[in-house]
Amino acid sequence: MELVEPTCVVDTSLNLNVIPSSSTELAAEVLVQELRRLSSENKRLTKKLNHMCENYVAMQKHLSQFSHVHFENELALTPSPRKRKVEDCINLFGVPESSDDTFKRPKHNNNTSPNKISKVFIRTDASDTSLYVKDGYQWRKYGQKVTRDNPSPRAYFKCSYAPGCPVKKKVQRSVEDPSVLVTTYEGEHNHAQQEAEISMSSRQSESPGRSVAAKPSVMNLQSRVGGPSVTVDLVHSKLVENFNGQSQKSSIQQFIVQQMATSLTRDPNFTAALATAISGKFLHHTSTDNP
DNA sequence: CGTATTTGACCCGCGC
DNA sequence: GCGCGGGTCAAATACG
Repeated sequence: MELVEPTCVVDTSLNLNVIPSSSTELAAEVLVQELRRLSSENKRLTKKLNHMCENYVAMQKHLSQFSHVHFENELALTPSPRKRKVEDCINLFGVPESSDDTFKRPKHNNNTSPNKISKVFIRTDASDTSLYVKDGYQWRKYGQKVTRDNPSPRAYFKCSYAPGCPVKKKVQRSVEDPSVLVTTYEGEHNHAQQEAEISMSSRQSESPGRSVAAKPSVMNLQSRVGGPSVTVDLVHSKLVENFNGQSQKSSIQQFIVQQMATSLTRDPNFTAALATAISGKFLHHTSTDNP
């Protein structure tokens, strides 16, 4: 599937510096030409955006179909009705579809934050038995348990960066593929991501005896755009596996950029701000030319 | 000595 | 009401 045209170079700049200050007629003519050029660029962009949207919808459809088949198989392998209930709460994007109160036990319920649950599949070295996943946050392990339907233990972590951060995560190897770590995140961080993966690695190299984290190919596919948040949450097992190649990683980056661009262009506030900025520059330019 | 991890015990929801 | 099983606690332990 084609995600992006690599040779897609679009000049969206408004060249206001070409306006000669000597002749207003010439200036008007140049402006008209410039506006025509922008208009045609706008049409091209609209076309490309439509194309991208079509690709996105098609991809989502594929994922949806695959997800359906995947969970059908998983449910067949997990006879526990309790487990089934949990899995039913997680759709293909790892976001709860319905009220997730059934998942979270109300034991220490702090109803301060909604329990956003997302599931991330991470491929690691199968020989590596560690359940540590570097995802840019600092976690404190508070428990480990062997569950009934999976011979590999499940590790429980709490976010230890911010004292009041309610986020927890569970890490367990997939019963089908032991090289895949299944990480389930609960809740949302009430702080910024504390460190990038690179700095995380260097930090751990300072204390080599502790927390020897696995080096998985973490696919953090959740991105947000300020204002009305736009989430691109594409986490899914096979998708992550398929994106493990280097060239495919760049495809993800391109795709995320596309998503952000689409979200921005769809946002009326953004377009309004852009128009204001352009007109502001224009007015500023003409005012400096004609004092 | 301080901090993080381990691990057995306990709690509690859910199904029967 | 009872037992199962997942989730959490906290004392013990390990490590720098």
